[in-house]
Amino acid sequence: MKVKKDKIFFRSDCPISSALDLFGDKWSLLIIRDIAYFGERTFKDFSEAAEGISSSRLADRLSKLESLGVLTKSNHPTNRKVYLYNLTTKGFDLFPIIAEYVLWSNKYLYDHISEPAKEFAKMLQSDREGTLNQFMKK
Amino acid sequence: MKVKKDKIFFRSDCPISSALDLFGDKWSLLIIRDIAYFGERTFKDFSEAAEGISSSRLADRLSKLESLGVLTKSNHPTNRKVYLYNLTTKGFDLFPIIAEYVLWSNKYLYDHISEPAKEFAKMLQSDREGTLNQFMKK
DNA sequence: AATATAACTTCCAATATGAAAGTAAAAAAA
DNA sequence: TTTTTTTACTTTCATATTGGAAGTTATATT
Repeated sequence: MKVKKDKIFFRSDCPISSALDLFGDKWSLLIIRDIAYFGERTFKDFSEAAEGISSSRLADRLSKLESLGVLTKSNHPTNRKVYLYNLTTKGFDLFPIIAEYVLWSNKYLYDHISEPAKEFAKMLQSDREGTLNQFMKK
Repeated sequence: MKVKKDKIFFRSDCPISSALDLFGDKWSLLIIRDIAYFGERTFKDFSEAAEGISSSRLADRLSKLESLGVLTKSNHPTNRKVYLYNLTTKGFDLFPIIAEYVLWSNKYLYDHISEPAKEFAKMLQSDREGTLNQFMKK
C-alpha cells in the first residue's frame, strides 16, 4: 500500500466546490455506482464497466477513494491475488447524489439511457426514500 | 456567437456517466450554483466567485452550458456591454444534485464549510421539498 | 478626449488523462 | 511440476485539458 501525498486543497469553503474537489471527476462516482449497484467489486470488475476506464486511471481513483475513506480494500477470502472493494457509510452516502443524476438524465436524456436505468428512475420517483434505503442499507 | 463543434459523446447509456459527460467537471455546477443562489449573473460576477475560475475557462463553460440549454445569455436592459446569464428549467433541474452535494459535505466536511452553507443544509434537512422549490421556482 | 471597464480571446506552460505495454505474484492448466 | 493464465497493478509516453497572464474590442465613464 503506497503512501499518497496528493494533498487535497479546497478551492473555497463552499460545500459544493469542496465535494467537487474530492469527487468532481469523470470516474469517481462511477466507481461508487458500481459498488452500490452490484455490491463488492474487484479491479477487473471495474475495468469491465461499459465506460472503459484505463487501468492507470482506475488504480489511482481507487487509491484516492480509499484514502478519502469512501471505500475499503480487503482480501478475497479464498483467492489471494484478488482484492475486494466495498463502500463505507461515507461512500454509500454519496448515493443520493447519484440518484439525482439519474433523475435529471431520465428527464433530459431519456432517449439516450438504458431501460434498466429508466426503471430505476421510476422507482426513485415513486418512492425516493425507500429506493435510496434499499441501496444504502447494504 | 461562435459555433462550437464540441461533439458530445457519451461513454455509455448510463444516466450517471452521461450526466457526468455533460457536467462532470470542476466548474459547471458552480456556475449553476451561482445563478441559482444569487439569480441573474454577469461574466464578471462569475469571475469574482471565491473559487477563482480563469476567464478562458469561464468563457468556454458558459458557452458549453448555453449550448446544452441549461442557461441563457441575454442583453442587459441598459448597459450594452454587459450580458446576463440565467438558468433555464433544465438548468434549475440540476439544483437537486447540488443540494445533495451540500448535504454530503455538511455531514463529512462540516468543519470546513461556511456557516451559511450549514444553514442551507439545515433547511434542506428539515424541508427538502420546500427548500428545493424555493430555489427552483424562480 | 482620455481613461476605465466588461466580456471575452489568445497563447503557453503545467497538469491530467488515455492507451499500450510491462511486471510480479498467485492460480489454474497441462 | 512445469507452463500458461490471470489479476492487480505500474510505467511510459503522446495527447488533451486546464490555469494564468496578457491581449483585444466595444462600450461606458470621467
